[in-house]
Amino acid sequence: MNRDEILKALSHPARVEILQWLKEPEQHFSSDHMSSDRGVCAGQFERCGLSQSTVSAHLATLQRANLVTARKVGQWVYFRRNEEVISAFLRELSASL
Amino acid sequence: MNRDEILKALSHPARVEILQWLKEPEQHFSSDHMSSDRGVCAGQFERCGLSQSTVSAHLATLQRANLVTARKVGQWVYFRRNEEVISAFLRELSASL
DNA sequence: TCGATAAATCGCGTTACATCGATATATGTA
DNA sequence: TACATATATCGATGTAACGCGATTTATCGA
Repeated sequence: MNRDEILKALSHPARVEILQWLKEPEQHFSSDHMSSDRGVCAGQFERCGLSQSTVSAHLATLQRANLVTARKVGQWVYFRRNEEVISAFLRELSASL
Repeated sequence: MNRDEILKALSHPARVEILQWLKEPEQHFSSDHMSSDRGVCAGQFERCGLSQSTVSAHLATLQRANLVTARKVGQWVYFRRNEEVISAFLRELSASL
């Protein structure tokens, strides 16, 4: 858990929005493009209004910060929140800030 | 309390460090340059290793995000944490992220 | 094998951020 | 009034982030 890298990852609203969508996938995505065990597939996040390549870069940033994990299934890549890291980060921030 | 602006303000380690120093001023500063009611005066934060003008810019960023308040006393400017905003932000983040 | 789809990567222009030294402004002091 | 100190602002510069379209890579299905 790298606090500084996570804070940088959270400094863009689109990335925060993606994490929030991933918190309740059933609420935001149709079952065609997500399943509660696999996660949500990458293309779905283009609904934030950004291009495919830009969204892919944001997802890579979230992944580098370990806020999400990716799993390739066939031609799709499914993303899930990394709840352990997220809650460790929130604990650390609440304690130290 | 503007979540996105606060997250951007926290995306630089020096600014986080300043907030942490301000959490326990007695621990980090001599009483000559701080008092628990007035706060800590600006020049003290140059101990992070950055120049006077850079530190001033970081303090301005923290102020814009309402994470700190500034009070001019004579030729000095004293900075204090804005605990209300900070705790509201932490609550919001823990709930929404 | 060939065309379609998903996603990552590349190349590029643009904008924002970080940093510094120099200067300006305000205040305190001799 | 003149000088010293504290801070903010300015101007310049380098670097990182953002965003896009185009391309590449991988996988699927016909």
